[in-house]
Amino acid sequence: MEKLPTKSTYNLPDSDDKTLKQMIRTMNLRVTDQRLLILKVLHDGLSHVTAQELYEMVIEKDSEIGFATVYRFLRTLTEHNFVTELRMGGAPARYEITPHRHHDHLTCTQCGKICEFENHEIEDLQERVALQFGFKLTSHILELYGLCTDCQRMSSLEKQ
Amino acid sequence: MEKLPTKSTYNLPDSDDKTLKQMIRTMNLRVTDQRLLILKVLHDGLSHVTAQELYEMVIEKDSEIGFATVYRFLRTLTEHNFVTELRMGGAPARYEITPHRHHDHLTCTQCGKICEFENHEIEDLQERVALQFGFKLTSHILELYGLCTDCQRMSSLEKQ
DNA sequence: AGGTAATTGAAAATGATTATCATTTACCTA
DNA sequence: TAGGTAAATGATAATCATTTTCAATTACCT
Repeated sequence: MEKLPTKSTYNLPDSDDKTLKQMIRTMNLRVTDQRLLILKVLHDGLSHVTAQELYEMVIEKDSEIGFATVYRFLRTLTEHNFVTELRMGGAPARYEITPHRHHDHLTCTQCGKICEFENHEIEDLQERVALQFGFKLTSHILELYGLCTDCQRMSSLEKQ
Repeated sequence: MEKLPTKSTYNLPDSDDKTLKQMIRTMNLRVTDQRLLILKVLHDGLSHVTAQELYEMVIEKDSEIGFATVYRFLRTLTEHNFVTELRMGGAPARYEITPHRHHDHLTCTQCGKICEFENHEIEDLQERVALQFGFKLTSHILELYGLCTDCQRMSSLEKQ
């Protein structure tokens, strides 16, 4: 299954230089060309990229940047919750700018298409389950897997 | 955070030799001492083990078994759904014998304690979400993270 | 402008998992 | 029930994502 970065349908924070610099400063980090570029590419390019893919996108704009810098910064961004890390099975992590509204993912196991959704009822039920065990919920992972419309059609054709 | 294997509260399939041999045959595999031992340890030992931990448990009974065999067999078991693989972040995969009843996990991010739960309302809502996107749901990952009662108490003490 | 601690990039290290391959073994058949 | 054969094993090497190291460079505070 080939997984591809997809476009996020959720609103993202602004990506003008001033905002990006602010983001970096908020994390108590120095503003560097590398960090600005990585953020810019993350914002303007497709979402759900792997560190490798992001590195390759960045390289096209400035071939001097090392991948250690990309990995390092992605980790820092994730720790500060500016970026959210998606993990599916043993595959390399995928990243998206943390959108203003929380959402989860529905992935096609055949073609890798990723749909985003939000469902408050599910969120509420999760809180309730945690409470039953005396837990204070801090985060969750909800990933749905299935076959998208197209791939269902294709797999039913194959069988004929 | 130190994650430890925990005891499963859900009913498992029987672990007598005849049943285990049957499981192996069902997968079109040959019955070997190694496979029987791995299954036995998986059944009778603690659940939610990593491949490494399982390997170490197996080694104690038969120091001849190589870890490639353990990894390989775990993968096959997972593919045939006799075993379920849990992934939390980038940590090594953890495995449990697939219990008769489906359940999800609630993990304490401080001490690593794992609680199991099942919630049909959440499952139903997941189906509905998938349907909205035209997907046919095949599986899902739902992992809740938070602080357990004890760790909440501890972290509130620390602050004083 | 200069000092200093943070940042960078190249390369090596790590850690989990998978592949390779020669040797051994399960199990079908005569 | 022995013997042939494909499957399984285990030691080792390979892979792949990610992290660390460290010397050289740079941001930013005086």
